[in-house]
Amino acid sequence: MRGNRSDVRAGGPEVRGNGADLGRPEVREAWPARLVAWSAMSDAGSSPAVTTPGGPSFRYNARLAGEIEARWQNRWDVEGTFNTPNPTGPLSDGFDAVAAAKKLFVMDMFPYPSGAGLHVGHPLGFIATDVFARFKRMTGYNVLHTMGFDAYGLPAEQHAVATGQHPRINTESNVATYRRQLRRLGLGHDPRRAVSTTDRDFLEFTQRVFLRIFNAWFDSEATNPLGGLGAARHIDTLIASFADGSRTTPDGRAWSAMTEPERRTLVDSYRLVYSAEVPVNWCPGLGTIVANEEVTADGRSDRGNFPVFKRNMTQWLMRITAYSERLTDDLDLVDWPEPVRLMQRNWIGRSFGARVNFASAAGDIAVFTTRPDTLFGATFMVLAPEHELVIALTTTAWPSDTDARWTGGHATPATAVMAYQSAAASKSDVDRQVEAKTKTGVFTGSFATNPVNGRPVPVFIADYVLMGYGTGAIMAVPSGDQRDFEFARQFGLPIEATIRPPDEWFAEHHTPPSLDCATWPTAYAADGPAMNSSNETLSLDGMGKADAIAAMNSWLEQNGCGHGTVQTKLRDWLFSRQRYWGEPFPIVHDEIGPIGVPESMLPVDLPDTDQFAPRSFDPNDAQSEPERPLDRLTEWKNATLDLGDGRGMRTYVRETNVMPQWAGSCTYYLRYIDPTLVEAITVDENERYWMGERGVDLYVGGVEHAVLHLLYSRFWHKVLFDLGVVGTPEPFGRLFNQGYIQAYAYTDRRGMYVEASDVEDRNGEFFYEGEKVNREYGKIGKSLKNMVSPDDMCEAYGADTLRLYEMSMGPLEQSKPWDTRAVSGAHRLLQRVWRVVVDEDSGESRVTDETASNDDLVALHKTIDAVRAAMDDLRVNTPIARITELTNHLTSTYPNGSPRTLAEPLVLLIAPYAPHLAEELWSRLGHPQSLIREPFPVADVTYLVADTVEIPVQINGKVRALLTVATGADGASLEAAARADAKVAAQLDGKTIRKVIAVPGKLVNFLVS
RNA sequence: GCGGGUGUGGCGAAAUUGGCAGACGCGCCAGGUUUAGGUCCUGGUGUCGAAAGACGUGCAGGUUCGAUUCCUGUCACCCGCACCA
Repeated sequence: MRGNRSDVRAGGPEVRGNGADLGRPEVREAWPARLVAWSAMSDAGSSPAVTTPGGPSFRYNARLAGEIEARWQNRWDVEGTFNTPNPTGPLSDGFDAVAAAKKLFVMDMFPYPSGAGLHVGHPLGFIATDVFARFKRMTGYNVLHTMGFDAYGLPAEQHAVATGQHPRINTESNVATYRRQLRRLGLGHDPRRAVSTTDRDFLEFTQRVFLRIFNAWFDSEATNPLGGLGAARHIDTLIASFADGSRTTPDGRAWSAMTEPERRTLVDSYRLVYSAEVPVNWCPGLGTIVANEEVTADGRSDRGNFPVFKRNMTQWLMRITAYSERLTDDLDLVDWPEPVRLMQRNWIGRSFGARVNFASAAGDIAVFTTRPDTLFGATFMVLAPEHELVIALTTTAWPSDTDARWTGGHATPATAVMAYQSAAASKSDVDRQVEAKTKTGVFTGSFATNPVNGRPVPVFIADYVLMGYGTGAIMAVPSGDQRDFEFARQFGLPIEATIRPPDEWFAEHHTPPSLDCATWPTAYAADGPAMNSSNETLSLDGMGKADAIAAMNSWLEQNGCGHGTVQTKLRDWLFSRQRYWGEPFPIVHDEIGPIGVPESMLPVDLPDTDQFAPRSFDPNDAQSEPERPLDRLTEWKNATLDLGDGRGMRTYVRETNVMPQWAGSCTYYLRYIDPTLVEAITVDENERYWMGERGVDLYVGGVEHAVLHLLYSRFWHKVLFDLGVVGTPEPFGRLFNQGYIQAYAYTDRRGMYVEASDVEDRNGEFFYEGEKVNREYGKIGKSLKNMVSPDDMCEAYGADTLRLYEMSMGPLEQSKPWDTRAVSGAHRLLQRVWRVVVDEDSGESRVTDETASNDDLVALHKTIDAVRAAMDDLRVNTPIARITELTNHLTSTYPNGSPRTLAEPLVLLIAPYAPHLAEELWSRLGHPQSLIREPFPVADVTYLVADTVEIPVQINGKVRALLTVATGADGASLEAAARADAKVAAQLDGKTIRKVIAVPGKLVNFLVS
């Protein structure tokens, strides 16, 4: 059933095709309303507990945990416990109290709120950041930690298409579910900052950042704030430089001599956001084009797994390539996992080489090569089938004596080229990959001139040359490049050596050394002395690779036919999507071209409609054309506006592409800082405070975003940095990739998944309804029927148990299997901690005023020391083992109640992991206020160094005895003590001692024979 | 093919600079509490062996008095990129 329009956007602003909708609405949603809603949603209440309520009345079980957790979550909300003050602005209440503290900005990669809700794998990182944040709060930091929602995107739209319900409704209900589930975990987030990218204020923020980028250009001469060359500048600085003549126009005419359309077109071509006809990935199955990053290795769409076709289309792009150097270099500034930095470096793919021009009848053909030193060996050229010069190079008839292999069986080059081009265009990347083993191509009929030796070289087109990299054309050096080698062999082209391979190379290939490449098994791509590489003014002969490249580059430059250059794999970011559920571009078009909407007229709302479905096509229909849903809304699309540029009310056509889902996540950390801000991106005082010197202090998320979100985000941040909006060169100072939690899944004889929770384990064999089933290991989710939701775990054990279990599973960065059975171990620990403080029968406190023994204090302070040491490195698992040991020590030493001086630190130690339980115990210990900012225990070093130490005594490296000695004992006294030991003496009796190694504090080792 | 990572009990895993391998938990075994099951509590649990002891951190070497840790080679699995000139 489909609701009427007012149902669809209940309470939302009216949207009409006139100027009014661009203005600021009168009333904005106030955040406290959200808070009220949160409190109302608190907990489902009575839930079946797995840990049965049969025991003593005050035993810590699921029921009691549920009560405690609901009570403290409500209290935290009511008291605004996690409200973090900003230095200034509406959220600055209480800042004075923390002004002297250090700041800490902790973030999780915010989730996409999917319809399935959370499973137990999702919150692993969220819990870890919460544990870390809580620990840091207790050590005196002013901690900013919250959680937003990345809520635009394809799945919501696809769900909407499937159900006919507007994506906003679906999205809002998913967000509500996520909020409820996250709240139930006791995450200490500032609820006032818990934004969604689909919020109207957030949309305005995203569009404002977009406009700043749109209204900027990259001045490669400008000095950026780090002192390097190249920076984004406001587009007006470009116009000014044209106007005053300090920058010449491409055709040399004076700015004043150009017409308005010419000026606009010229300026637009410089913007960091521009439209151009480019090869794109067209995905008919999704009905949209997708970014390179969204195409899988086998040439399919990341989402939906549909074939993707290369097409030339006019699209919006962001000039991320302008930043490729800084995006590479500045990876040195951040504390990130090395694999992620490496992946980014490889993705950007900078390589050093030369650009070389080959003259042809159709003009110069530019190529990029990393091996200009092999230019003398270039015996043919290959262009990508889509290369712009192909048509001009294609002759009407084959030159006489054209090799039959070069024609593809066609009568003329024109038909051969056309046939090859259309075949290439209809091939998806999948096909291209499958056929990659054999080289294909056709001759254009033209020759170009090798600039170093003046020899004519035939020009081919072939799909092994990619339009998207370099210039889309290569010089082929078959002796030095395996792909060119294979092509040359296949087409009977000459192969000439310009590098002398070492004899070992021939030996490895079982080939006699020879400089006749006809005998070579493969190309030789490594270093070696150059040969056959000289002309009248240049000789590389005898040089090594590095010298030869340098010599060639300067020769090319002197002779005006090339120069050394840097090439990247990274391409400009394809920024437009032909969909509905995304941020509209704040752009309108007049008869000349695009115009950015003034910031004062933001946001440009997504128009309400029930016609939101994009048109998708037969997934294999490469010839289909994308249709933009917004294009159909002619009333919205044709808008009469006064843009405030002095031209008054005019009719414009709105841009009908929407932004990709990555847009909302690019700068959301700035939104966390100032969630109420509407006129600006940031307020300096707040941004400088929270971002500090190095940006976000800790950013935790999965490694799947290593090159997508994290690269885009760095790019936007750098533009804002150049423009002075933010004060750090990098957004995320420290990145941590948490592992995934996976789970077992079970299939029956037919290979169908069966409900994992109903499978019985009988000594390593698995049975479902009496039948043996097969165990697999994979992602948690509905499709493998192994879904475990955090709600289930909260009901069975309580949130504190779930938190503790997830943190104890192993190192945070490691992937590990979920094991519901093992959760009870965490629950038992919490029960023991509870019993340290509370009598299970009476519910009364059982702590005593007894004095703790020296042994107790040693145990306590060692635990404190270990917990503190591990926490900064996010080694969240080992502190739990230490806390368990301490708890076991207390329960066995004091079965009837522990001394308060031990119980209180224990409660504080476990507080970051099990905050509800800890709050409850803390209050039962007589403290009226929350322990959230209670100082974390500090280890007293006097208890860390014991008076005596137990050391092993080895004989020939085997431990034979243990010795208790004074801590400071030197080597000689260690040896003496060891010899005095009866067991050792017996072992040594009758043997010759050749050597004694005595390491103070470590061991004694007797070497005997 | 190129680049990166990981291999330790039945399972998840510990082990500051090389110095008692297996902390802590799950599971399992035994006992206690309980009307019973479950819960909860106590003890045991790397392998072989009755024991003494021997063996043991993917495999093969090396350095060292001593190696999970350092070096060389190798195997397996996982991840990223992939006709990038």
